[in-house]
Amino acid sequence: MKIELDQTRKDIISTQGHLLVTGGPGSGKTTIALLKAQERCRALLPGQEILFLSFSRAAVRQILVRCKDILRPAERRLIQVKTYHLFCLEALAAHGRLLCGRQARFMYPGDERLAKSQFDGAWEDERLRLSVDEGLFCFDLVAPAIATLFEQCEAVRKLYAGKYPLVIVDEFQDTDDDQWRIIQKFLESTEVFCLADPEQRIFEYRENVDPRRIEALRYLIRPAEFDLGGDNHRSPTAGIRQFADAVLENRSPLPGAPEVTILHYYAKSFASTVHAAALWTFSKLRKDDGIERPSVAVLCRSNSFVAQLSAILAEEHQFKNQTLPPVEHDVLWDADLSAAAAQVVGSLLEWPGKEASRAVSDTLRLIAHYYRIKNAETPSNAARENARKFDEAAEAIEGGKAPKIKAAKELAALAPDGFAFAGDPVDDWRKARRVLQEIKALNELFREARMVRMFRATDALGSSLSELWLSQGNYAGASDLVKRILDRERLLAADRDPQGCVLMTIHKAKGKEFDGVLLVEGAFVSQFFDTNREQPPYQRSRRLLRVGMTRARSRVTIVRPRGATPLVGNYT
DNA sequence: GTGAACTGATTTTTT
DNA sequence: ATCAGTTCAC
Repeated sequence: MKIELDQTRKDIISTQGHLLVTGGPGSGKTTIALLKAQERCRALLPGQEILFLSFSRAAVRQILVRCKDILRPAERRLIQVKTYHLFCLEALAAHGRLLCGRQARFMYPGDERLAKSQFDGAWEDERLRLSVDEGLFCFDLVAPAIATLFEQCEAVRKLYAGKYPLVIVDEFQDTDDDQWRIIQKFLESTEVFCLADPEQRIFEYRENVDPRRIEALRYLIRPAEFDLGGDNHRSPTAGIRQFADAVLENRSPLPGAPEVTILHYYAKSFASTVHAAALWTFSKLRKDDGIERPSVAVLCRSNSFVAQLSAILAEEHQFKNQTLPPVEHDVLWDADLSAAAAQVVGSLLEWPGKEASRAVSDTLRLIAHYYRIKNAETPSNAARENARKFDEAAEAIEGGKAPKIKAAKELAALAPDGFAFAGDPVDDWRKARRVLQEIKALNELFREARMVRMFRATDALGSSLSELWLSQGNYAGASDLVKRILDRERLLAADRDPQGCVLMTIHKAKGKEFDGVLLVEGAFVSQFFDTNREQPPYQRSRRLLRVGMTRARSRVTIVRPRGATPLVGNYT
């Protein structure tokens, strides 16, 4: 691909030494970084490569797609595009012995949650002990370990600097403290190219992400600095970008942009309005923008609201005398709790074929496990007490005694009759799940378990359950199966190309792009402006909204409650 | 251990 | 508006 370069870009490519390139969404930061890499490729010695670090697997995938457009295969082979996490994981696997005297091993987040839920004591201290004493590193201790290695071992640092004469750092404004420690060491010994958009800082609420990171870089090394500014290669009309920037800067009046539509709903018609807006966005993209199979992201601020939106799109609605059919969609969703609740459903599927008291106690143990996971995520007395009570109930059943708690008694009362499953995994799943609905104390698990459909694992789950049934005539092993499938599906979902309709938080959408974006605001939850924690003009919220809107290549639809805080205005 | 009444939140992540 | 956690009387 031949690209015409302006003077700024020519200067970026010819400038030696550390670089800081800033620019908004779609300004071509990735492109110029790859062109720089291409130029630098020519001077590489045998064995040397260029390292391109980004945050998420989704972002890495986008960069690799761009590589294909811009670089020749021989050049692509010389550029390593990785997440920070993978880079650090590999480095620690290679050099962990230097830190802890043995081959490093890793504990992934799912396993860590499990270990934490079972550990009685200060988990923070325990995981440190595990890394030092046993060479077992929890996921977010990997980057700090590499930072320490780079800081304390000059030889290793030099080896890496020699291997990678150019390191490209994506989304520099959101680097956390550990990543910054690593970058600082690279700055000492190799050439570093930082890409940043200060107005895309959306992670500074995290205590290890410093809002002044870019300042720190300027202060530390005075990099040659270039601003790609408002050039927009993504949206030819640039209307979306202008609208988003007006919201960012709270500039009224908002510029009229044909690509941006705002709808307001009455509380009563929330579901049908969202549903209609999604269908309408698709149809506009097809008809007006000529995109045959458009991708649309439905975005909001909170995970719980994502769950609500998914439930809405999965149902039929009436809108202005029309029947809206369900919208097929995918959901990016961290649902450890849902997975734990789904395991309980799986254990109910296992009842036929198990001895009755064993069946009940296994289910009670998994309910206790659900509450331990819950307590590990957000500690509360209620969750801790529930875990204890359900464990006690399981013990009682195992000892042939009556459990104390009502929920366990109700569950045990179902055992003599058991369930008559027929081998249709979807029906049988519903039937087992209904037990959680009918026992009042387990309603919470029912609601969580209902979310598994959102993984789109129903297909994977359904077919695996079917296999179980066909080979054994029952669902023995279902609860373990549920866990395995849900874990796997979650990882796959993050890697999949966005197709059709995808629901996620705005934070998760960062670094991704879609043909259309539907931004949804709730009346009481998931509000656009955080009026509790922020002062007008709600600058952080505005940055987040801009990130959300600029994920769209062609069209943005915004759905807000009537009477919501205006997108721009004087709030005093 | 249960249920009614009360209180407070209602956001955000990487593999 | 709604839900979840805590507190307290039974």
